[in-house]
Amino acid sequence: MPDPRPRRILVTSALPYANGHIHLGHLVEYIQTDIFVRFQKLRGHAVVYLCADDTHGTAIMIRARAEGRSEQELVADMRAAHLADFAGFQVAFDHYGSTDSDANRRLCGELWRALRAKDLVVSREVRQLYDPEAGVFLADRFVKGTCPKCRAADQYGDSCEQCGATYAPAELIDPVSTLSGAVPEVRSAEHLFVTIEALHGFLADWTQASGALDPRIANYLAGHFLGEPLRDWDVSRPAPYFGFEIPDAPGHFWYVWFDAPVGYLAATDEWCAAHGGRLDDWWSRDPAGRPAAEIHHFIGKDIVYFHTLFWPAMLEAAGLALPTKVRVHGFLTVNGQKMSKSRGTFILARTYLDHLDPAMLRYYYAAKLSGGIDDLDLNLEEFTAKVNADIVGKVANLASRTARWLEPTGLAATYPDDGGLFAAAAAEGEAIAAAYEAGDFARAMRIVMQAADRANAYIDAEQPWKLAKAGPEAAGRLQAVASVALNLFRQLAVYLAPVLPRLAQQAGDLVGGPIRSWDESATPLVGLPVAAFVPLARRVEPAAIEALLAASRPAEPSEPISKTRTTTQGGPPMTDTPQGSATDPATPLEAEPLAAECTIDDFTKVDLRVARIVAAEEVAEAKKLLKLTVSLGGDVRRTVFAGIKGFHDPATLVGRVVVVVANLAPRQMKFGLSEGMVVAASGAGAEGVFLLSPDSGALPGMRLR
RNA sequence: GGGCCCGUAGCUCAGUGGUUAGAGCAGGGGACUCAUAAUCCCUUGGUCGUGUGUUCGAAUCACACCGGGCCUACCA
Repeated sequence: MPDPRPRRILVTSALPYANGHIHLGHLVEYIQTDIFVRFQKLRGHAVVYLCADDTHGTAIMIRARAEGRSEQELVADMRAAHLADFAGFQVAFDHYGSTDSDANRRLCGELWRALRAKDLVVSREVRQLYDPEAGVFLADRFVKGTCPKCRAADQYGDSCEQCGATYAPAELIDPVSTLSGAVPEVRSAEHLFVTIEALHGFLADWTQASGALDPRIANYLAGHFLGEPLRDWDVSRPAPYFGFEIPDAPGHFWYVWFDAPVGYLAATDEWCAAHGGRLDDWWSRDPAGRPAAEIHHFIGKDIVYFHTLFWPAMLEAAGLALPTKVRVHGFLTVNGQKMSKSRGTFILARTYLDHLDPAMLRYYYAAKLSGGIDDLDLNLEEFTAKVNADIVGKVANLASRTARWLEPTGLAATYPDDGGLFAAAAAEGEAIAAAYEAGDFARAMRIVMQAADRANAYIDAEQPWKLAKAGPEAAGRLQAVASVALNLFRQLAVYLAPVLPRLAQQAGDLVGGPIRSWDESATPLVGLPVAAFVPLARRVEPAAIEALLAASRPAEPSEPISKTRTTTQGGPPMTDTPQGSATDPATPLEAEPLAAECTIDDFTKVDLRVARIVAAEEVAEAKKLLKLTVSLGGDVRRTVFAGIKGFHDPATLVGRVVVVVANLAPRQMKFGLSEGMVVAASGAGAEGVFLLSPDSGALPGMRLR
């Protein structure tokens, strides 16, 4: 049963900065939030999902200047790109605003007046480096110079990457502005500060006792900030600055981190203007402090203090509602490492969409998100295996293997005896819902996949394909079995609808119409027509992953290719029309199209060597593996497990000269560590695994190039 | 240097005091052929990082150590 009374829930994701495109790291947050929102809507609650572009600040100003156009033009372009990326991943905001909006300017003013009224604003001189040519004050990262500690050259203004020292930009030796190359000078300017220490008691109380924060976050704040007086928060920047000028302080602008969270309010205000209601319906609180609605902020762990100290302080000063929950997630790693452009793992949303189905990433993230602040690893091998097994093999397969039998007849008129399968999965609905509510999507996915396993086992036990061949007398039984299967499929589609909206829609198209409510998981459908089956999700092919990584690597400058081209001069004449080529079957190439283009540098990373097999033995327990020992010359030996059992006799392999990938990362296999890979050909058109051998005379250790 | 998190089967993880520690993937054997090399059944595999303690009883609690990660380092 759903919650008895609809809740009013306002949900936000952090505002993406207008200085860059959305990548897979960003998407952890937006997909996570979108799943939560779709879940709450499916449960019948009144939910508004808001976000906006974060547009202000020095970085935008500088970039616009460099591109020779206005900040507004830059921001508008990036907004269009962001919206397209989000739409591609089915992240469905109810409203997407901008911090550079009238509403935001007005609301910043209102919060500012509240801070002034409570006497929480003070003015102070700040000494900072200034670029006299560009005419701007310089943030630390816009200054470079020589480290005062270790004398390393070309270090940023805040810390040295060589020796790890931290210092003030003014301490740099020979500082240079990265904007103009000019020598910066120290100037002092007036800044405005919010004295949040005045709200120390409130913040200590709210962070520790309100239940809005994970205890780990609360503990972190208590240890790092609340144990001592809170420093004043610098909220203004002197002109020139791209942002809002502070009304009662001409020449001063609100710092980007002041107006960014106000963007949540502005987005709400704009949504209300379009859909009815008032800002107070969502952000006010009654005299007893009870908020008008729930407010859930989803953020990354890098911006915790803005959302748990400054933002609540601003809301408190303005008498607005405080966040119900601040849900913090970790960062994304790819294959266990930070996203890296050179490895091709710095993957933009757009690039992903060019190669793969967004539903697969949504599901993978859901299966990995458990509500904690730990980092989330996108392991591409696991990604491929998991989404193919779960979405294609288990869930979609339920419909794929049974729907066509119901196309002529539709669902059975009464729900057949299924041995309690549907009821069992229905009974798990509340446990799944509780997991979604807690942000433990991984648990929800586990429960759903167990139900999918039971459904597939049911089909195997009932053997509907035999009923289909058994003739008219088995038609009723066939309809019953298929009706059970399709109902179990649709039930799963309801549970998965927050994660896989497209699958849910396709399930509705197939049978029963659009899925509108969580309740639909509780009652099987009967007597309805079943549409012609269309495939629901395509498998992820490893080649597509490779292409994605290749497309994500920075374009290499097209350099010394000329060198390789000249090699043809001294070689044998090129056979422009190789004889007999027309007689080779096209099957292998058609079955496995060429991988994405790679550069010579990519190829060079793979170190192929000639090697001699010095030992080969059966691995008794293995189906496909032989254990080989190869010599790379001298006394360099490698153990390699090769998947060639059944195609090669170990005895005849010993002594053969082959080609191995010599710098492949060692792989722990069940029977031992494999330290390389023997190169062999295989493919469609012919059974077998064909080892490669060099011309005679090649010595172990020689490199292939 | 300080703080926090993690360490359970080859891999990813579930399990937070109570009977012989579980799942998925990978591996092995078999079945099936409806389905996108999908599915089903059976099966191999773990001194639960190490040690000491608390307890009738510890993967689970405490302490120490080892290993990995994240955040900080009197700037936010």
